[in-house]
Amino acid sequence: MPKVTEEHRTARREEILVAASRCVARDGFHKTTMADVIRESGLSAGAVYGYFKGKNDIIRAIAERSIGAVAQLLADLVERAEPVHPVDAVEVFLEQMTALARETDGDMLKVGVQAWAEAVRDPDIHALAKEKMGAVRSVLEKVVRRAQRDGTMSSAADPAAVAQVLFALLPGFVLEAVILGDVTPASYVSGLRDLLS
Amino acid sequence: MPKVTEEHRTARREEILVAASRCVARDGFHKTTMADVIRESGLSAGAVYGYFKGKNDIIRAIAERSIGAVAQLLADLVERAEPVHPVDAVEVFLEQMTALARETDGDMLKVGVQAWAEAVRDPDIHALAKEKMGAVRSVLEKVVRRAQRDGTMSSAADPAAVAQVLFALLPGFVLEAVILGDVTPASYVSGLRDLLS
Amino acid sequence: MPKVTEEHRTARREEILVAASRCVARDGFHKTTMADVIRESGLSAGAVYGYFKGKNDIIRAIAERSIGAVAQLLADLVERAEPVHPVDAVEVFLEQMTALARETDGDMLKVGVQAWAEAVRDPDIHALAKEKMGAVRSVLEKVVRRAQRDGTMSSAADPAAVAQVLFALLPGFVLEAVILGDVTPASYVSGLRDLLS
Amino acid sequence: MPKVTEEHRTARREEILVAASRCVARDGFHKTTMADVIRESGLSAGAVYGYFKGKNDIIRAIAERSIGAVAQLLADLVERAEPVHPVDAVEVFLEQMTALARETDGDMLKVGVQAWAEAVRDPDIHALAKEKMGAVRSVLEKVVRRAQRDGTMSSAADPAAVAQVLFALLPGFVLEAVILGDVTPASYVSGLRDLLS
DNA sequence: TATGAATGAGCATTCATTCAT
DNA sequence: GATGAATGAATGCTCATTCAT
Repeated sequence: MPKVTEEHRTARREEILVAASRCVARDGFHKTTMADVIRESGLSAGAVYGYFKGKNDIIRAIAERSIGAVAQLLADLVERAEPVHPVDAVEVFLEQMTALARETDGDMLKVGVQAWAEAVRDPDIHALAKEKMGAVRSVLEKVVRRAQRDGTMSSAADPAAVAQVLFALLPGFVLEAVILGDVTPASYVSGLRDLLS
Repeated sequence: MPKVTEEHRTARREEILVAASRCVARDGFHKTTMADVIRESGLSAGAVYGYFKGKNDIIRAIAERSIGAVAQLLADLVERAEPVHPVDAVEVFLEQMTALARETDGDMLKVGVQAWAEAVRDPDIHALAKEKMGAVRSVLEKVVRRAQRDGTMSSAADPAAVAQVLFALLPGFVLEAVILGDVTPASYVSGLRDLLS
Repeated sequence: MPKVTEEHRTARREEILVAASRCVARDGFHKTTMADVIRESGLSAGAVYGYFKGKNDIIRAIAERSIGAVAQLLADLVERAEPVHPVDAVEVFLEQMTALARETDGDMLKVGVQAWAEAVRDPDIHALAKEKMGAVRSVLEKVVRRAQRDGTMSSAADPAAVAQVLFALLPGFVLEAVILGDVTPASYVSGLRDLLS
Repeated sequence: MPKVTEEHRTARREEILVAASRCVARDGFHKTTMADVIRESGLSAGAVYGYFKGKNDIIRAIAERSIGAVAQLLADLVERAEPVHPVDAVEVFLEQMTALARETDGDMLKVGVQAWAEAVRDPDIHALAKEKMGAVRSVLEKVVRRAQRDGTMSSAADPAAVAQVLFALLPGFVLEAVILGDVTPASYVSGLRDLLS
């Protein structure tokens, strides 16, 4: 098979990452073997290694996808609308994230938790996570500042500190969803509103 | 063997777990090898296997310690005092957890994140985590109900939903502390208070 | 396909062998991969396999070229002139071999050593090497006999035994040149003459 | 099995090297697989890796043994006696080397040729070979100087150049023995004497 | 005809666990 | 009991070769 388009190549990489993500959601990064990824992707060993330098490369790419997806989601969110209140931002975000999770049978959230664990021990992934999470948090900080200008939040509040809490609500939700399994954006946001009232 | 031996046995198990936890904080559960644990504990392979059935047994025990520590902390907390408001409960809790983390050079938090990841893929650890986290959350729910009785919280609030949010603040803090590294109980609680005001 | 194609085919084979020889000089036969040969030759995998049945075929061809070059050299040598003494034959030969080596950046000698190693373990190459080296040695034996007839060597000498020694001087020189790097035909032949005097 | 003596460890390493040398004599360094070495040594994979860091470590050790053995042989030789003439030194040396080869079913010579090939492509082994061969050659140079003092060799000869030739006789003999198979120290030395007379 | 992506058997190496001493 | 050398299945990865386009 001669000359394959760049698009085809990207599509194949994506296929492999999706297959590998299924494995990671099920078994975690280090209990997923390359044989698992190969089987799940339906390709041969050599083919997979033609698209990725090795297992670490795949782990890196999945962690990036997983952590980056959330950042992308929030960035889009902020572009689109002008939420009245930071809590609304959290709400819309949770709904989007939940929708994204449903598309992947909940795998995305599970992979996310694995990515956090990897970020704790792998310096490169730690740097990546720090950057992406920092970006999300600074977006939330901007939302807070805007709300203060709008008068929907007290101007006495420290935007950075509030953003720390707002940000924490996101991984907190994910963990609760994945481990306890009984949280929904609706219940969660309603609890948040109750708490704030 | 007399009872001294039993105490000795427990102490040795603890030593091994502490050594293994250092490894896990550094490398994660599955990149930590038994050779690492053996080296770090200063014992022989045979000795370690005399105290634990195998690597899984050690992983189980560390995950349990890590997740259980938090539950224990909150249980103690509730026994001792009658916080005026759920946010105070969160505050006291974060301080205690931070103190505990400091004692272990921050390892406890890192191991905690690894334990979450393990809870996602190992049914036994998942069950354990579900139980412990559920217990913590139901304690928070009781705190909410108490606050409602005290009149410090609106009785219109759904205690279960509020507890979901309060609980989420804990792992959210841990993750932010471990990855972003710039949160303290003080900044975090002040942000929370700002948000609620 | 017309005859031009046949010449073209031979030229292409030659190109591939030259490229592969560079690889072999650098990495040896078995650390040279087909990917190396393909890259170095600038052709595609399919093209290379159009000219050679496989890697073994290329190894065979290179070993043959390498061992055969020496044989060819000596054959030419004997045709041309009537050396006064076997030592002169050795001298002229070393000079020619050195010149040939220079043309290929010293690769030819390095490939030669690899070919010896291959002749030790591969029966086909062993047979080839035995034949070629045997031919060279028998040429040297003829040179000795001629010298005896000329009176420049004692007729008491055993031509076969003397040829063994004369022949040994050739690979001995190559090895010294490749490993120790400080021998020249001039120094070597002068040493030989000193020894004989 | 606790505590094993250093001698036992050395003996095991030696066993593995002997087994691996048999493989290398048969298949060369890079066609010898670790599975071959493991099978031939009768140990398990883990055991072999307990004595050597990896395949490269084994290759290194075998190459060193093989090249060093010759150096050792000559060093012993020079200590013992005062040969009348450099040719006698070569003779005694060849006999010793042949005896050593016989002890290993001819493997030692074959491994030697493989080691030369490795010295051409591996910088570490090249350095090792250069050192050992240089040592042997300088011993031969001393023998020449001694012969000049004794009057058995012309003082006009350049000892370094003569040593180059004397040294070359050794690998030359080995290659002829291994490839052509019809040389003996006796025939070879008789040819040398004929040539010199 | 030429291409180069795909194949998959084979390789070096690791590591949880055992058990003879 | 304590030791640590030995085990061997499992793992990540390579590479000679093929064949659809």
